[in-house]
Amino acid sequence: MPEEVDDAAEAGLPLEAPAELSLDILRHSAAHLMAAAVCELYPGAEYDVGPAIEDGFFYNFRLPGDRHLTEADLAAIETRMRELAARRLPFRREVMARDDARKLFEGMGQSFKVAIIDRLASDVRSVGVYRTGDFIDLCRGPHVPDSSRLSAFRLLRVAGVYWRGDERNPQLQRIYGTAWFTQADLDAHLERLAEAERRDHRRLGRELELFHFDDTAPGMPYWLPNGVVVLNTLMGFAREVRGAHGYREVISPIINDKRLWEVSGHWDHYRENMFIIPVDDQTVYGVKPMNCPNAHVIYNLRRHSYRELPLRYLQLDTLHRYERSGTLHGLLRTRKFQQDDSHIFLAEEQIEDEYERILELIGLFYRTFELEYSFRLGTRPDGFLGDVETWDRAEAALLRILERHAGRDGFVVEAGEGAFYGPKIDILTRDAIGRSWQNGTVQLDFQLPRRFGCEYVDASGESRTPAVIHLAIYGSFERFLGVLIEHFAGHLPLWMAAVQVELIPVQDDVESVLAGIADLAGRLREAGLRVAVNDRPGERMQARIRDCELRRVPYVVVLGRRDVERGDDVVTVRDTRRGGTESRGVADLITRLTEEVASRRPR
RNA sequence: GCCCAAGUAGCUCAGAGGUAGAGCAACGCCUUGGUAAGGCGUAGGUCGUGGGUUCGAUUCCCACCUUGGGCUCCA
Repeated sequence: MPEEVDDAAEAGLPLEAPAELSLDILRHSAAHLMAAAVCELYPGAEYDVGPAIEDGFFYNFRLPGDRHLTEADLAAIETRMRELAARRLPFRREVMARDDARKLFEGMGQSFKVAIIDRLASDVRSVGVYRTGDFIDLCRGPHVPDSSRLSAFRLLRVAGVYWRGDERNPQLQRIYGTAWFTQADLDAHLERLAEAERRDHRRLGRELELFHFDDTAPGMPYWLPNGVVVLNTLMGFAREVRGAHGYREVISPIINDKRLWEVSGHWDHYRENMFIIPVDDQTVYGVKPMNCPNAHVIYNLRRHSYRELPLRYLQLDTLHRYERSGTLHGLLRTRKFQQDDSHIFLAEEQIEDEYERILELIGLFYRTFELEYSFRLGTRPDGFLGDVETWDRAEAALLRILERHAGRDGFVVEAGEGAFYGPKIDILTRDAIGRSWQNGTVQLDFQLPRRFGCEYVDASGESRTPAVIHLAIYGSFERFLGVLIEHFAGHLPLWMAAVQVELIPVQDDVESVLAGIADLAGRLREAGLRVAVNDRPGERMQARIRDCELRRVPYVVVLGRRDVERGDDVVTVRDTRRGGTESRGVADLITRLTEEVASRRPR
């Protein structure tokens, strides 16, 4: 979602309009037009900032007299916008002396604009102002020549936003809209939004009976039988590959005495995000929000030699975090989740090599799903622990590795976004409507091993403190599955599908057909495939096929009297992902499906 | 947590100050059908929860819970 707007980009000397009109210019102008409409409909409205964003634009407002907009108001605003657009109002550019502009906006009661001017650097002597009819905005432009260029737009929603993006500030209201060059482009965009809604993992989760959220457990999914199969295949994949790469699984308690969280620092830094359980007058337990402290407990069970390092633990345990209520979002933001989490204890000189191996692994897991992903390097934040030299060394190493693996365009650096104990690399994917979600994360940590007093004996017999890498590749299984469901629009890869093949008898009262179905089911199951028979009485074959399609069963085999009588062991297979049917010998079918499962082909 | 909206049958939704309706799903009967919905019928709701106003509330008001869109947050 949009970054908060930098005031400096909004104010200053006007920019020259490029020869070509861009969508950004169009959308920025649409934002002005919307603000003009709002100011006409709600005299005394104050306007804040209104930039173009990906796919559209927004503008922030404060209406007089504590009035609040609702989505029902959008239609009237849009209508007024169309009236203004039809008047061919020119977007007139002016350069004003800074003080004159300040007086102008102060006189209009536009306190946000005055605040923006006051925050400009002291050497800014003049600013750009645009007029559209009676509407005046502090703005560098550029803009469309006149309002008649604006026709293909739609206002979408209203949201509350904190002024300047700071939750200590009062809330304004933001209207989001979208604008395009042509009506056809707008229609296509609206159709994409509709398709995204059809792909929404919350809808598919209900329709495919994968998971459920109950009012008594907000943010904590129930996994239904189909969902458990999918979840388990994903976890099984993680266990198998991680095991082959030297990770050893451990399981630790879900709740620990708060003394553990005091050692780890969570009690001081993370308590407001933890579920806390008072047990008696002296004892308080905390439900674990992360696996790392218990990994350190396990590490410390005995002395370690440098020869054992890197020591890799895999931890799939259930975690709970008390996320703020407004942030929950289906599987993509939960309060209960499990991660393919791991903690790697290693010597500092091993870090770079280990990161190489980790980035290889990440590629392996994400390529399996043909999922697009990108990296984000978070560097030293304010209030970091440790010394600058160690941080610099670690960041330089991560940067080198990322450039080698992802290329210069394959990642972004976000300064100050590292964890307080070390820099981190996050793996980002997108949901159906393009929202970016953090999945995996690789965090380098020099602090926690120190807090827990972890040691190893180096080659010269000295005790040293290991570093730790926190690594989750999927991140939370819940979130990753949510992204996968949307990515595949519910058509999960065959190896993950709850039901892989469903069998439908053409005649369900013919003994030989039913025997044929039972025999086929047996042979498919013997090959290790998950098979269901759809023989609900009273349903016609076509209805059963439709039922399979809606439940996203990858392969559907229809078997009837003609097949049985032909006796050639050939069946007709419907491929619901590619569409269409084809005839195949049963032996051939089994080979193909087991091969598709074994290779974990995504489609 | 904050702003806006929503919560009516398993699902999608309509409705209205006089205690509710449709389609699909479910169930029953008929239909035995060759690749995305066969027909008829039956049953199903304390209208999110708790208060208040009213002769009467599911409808109006208040609080709370949950959900959706955003904001903030995401260690």
